[in-house]
Amino acid sequence: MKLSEARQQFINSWGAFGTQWGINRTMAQIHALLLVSIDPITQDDIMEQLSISRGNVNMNIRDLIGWGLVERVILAGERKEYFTAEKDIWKVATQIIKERKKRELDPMIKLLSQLENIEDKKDKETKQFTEMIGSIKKMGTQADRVLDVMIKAEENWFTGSVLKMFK
Amino acid sequence: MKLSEARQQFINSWGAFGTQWGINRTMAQIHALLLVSIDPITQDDIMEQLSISRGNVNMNIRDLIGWGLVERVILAGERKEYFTAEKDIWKVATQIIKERKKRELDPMIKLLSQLENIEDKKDKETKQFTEMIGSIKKMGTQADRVLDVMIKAEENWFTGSVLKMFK
DNA sequence: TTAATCTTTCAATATATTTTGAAAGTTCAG
DNA sequence: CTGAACTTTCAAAATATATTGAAAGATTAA
Repeated sequence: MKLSEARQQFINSWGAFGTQWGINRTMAQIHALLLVSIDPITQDDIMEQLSISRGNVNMNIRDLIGWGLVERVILAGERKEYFTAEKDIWKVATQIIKERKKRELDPMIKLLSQLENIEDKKDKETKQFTEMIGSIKKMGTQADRVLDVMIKAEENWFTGSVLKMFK
Repeated sequence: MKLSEARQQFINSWGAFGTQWGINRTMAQIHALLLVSIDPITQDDIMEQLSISRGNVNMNIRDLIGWGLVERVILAGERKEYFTAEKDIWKVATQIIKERKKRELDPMIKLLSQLENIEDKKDKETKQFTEMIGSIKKMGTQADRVLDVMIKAEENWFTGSVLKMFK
């Protein structure tokens, strides 16, 4: 396989993979392109390489910056803005976990807490409902804690010694 | 808050939550409804409670069965099929992890392995590309292993003692 | 075997999401 | 200032995804 071919396949597949996880295909493709671009690139580079419009690049780049995965870079003596992605894949994963936790897990736990406050707790059906909500909430808070620790542990996450502890 | 209100809010929110994770809103809602329905229910019950068509219920139920989260139940002396969801939330989580791993992580690792086979490995750009692919693949395989262990460990996943080992 | 009951399928339709591109906004060199 | 270079916005268009419902298929009681 040739490099150009492999690059293209990586970008396409990363996009397809992203959609399965609720991530906009183009956003994932831009991220992939930036991951395999050693030097910073411009909006025009991205437009050209992915055959997408200026507006599309602009919006998705903004989102990626919001996710903390991409940075604006100003090159001395250049008028245009350049962009570059965090290349340390462990930091990338940590950042994604951190953001999804904040945007999705935390609000879900908050909601579940509200749903536990139901009138007439002695009622059998109410009790069963509250138990289900409680167990989902417990799972959520436990996951929340584990993820917090993972975020702090950074690159040491998945090393052998940690892995053994699960067994 | 009243039980009926809380139930409805749970179902709606679970649907919204699902879409963020690449899961069809209706499928997530049906799952939520089944989670809070102690006894098995029929297609007609689901149609009525969620105000959706027969075909929609049928397809999404089939998917949920494919995910191993819902089961068909035949009640003695009844013509209709009933459905029920796994209620142990830890088993639910395990099952979802298992399926997503199989459907998404495993194929991604396979793809990355293919992308590592590039001609002219001495070329500087090729080397940088291969390094990036390699590090993503490594992250994937490590995650794969951890998830395998988690799946086996079942309910003991997140207990305090395991958590400490991360620190 | 029949026909009533229940389930599945899938083309058409509806809905939701993404993308475009031109206009408006911003920045800055001269 | 001015206007060229660049960035951002957002309504309209395109695309992708989900839903409907009627017809076909399957099952079973009588």
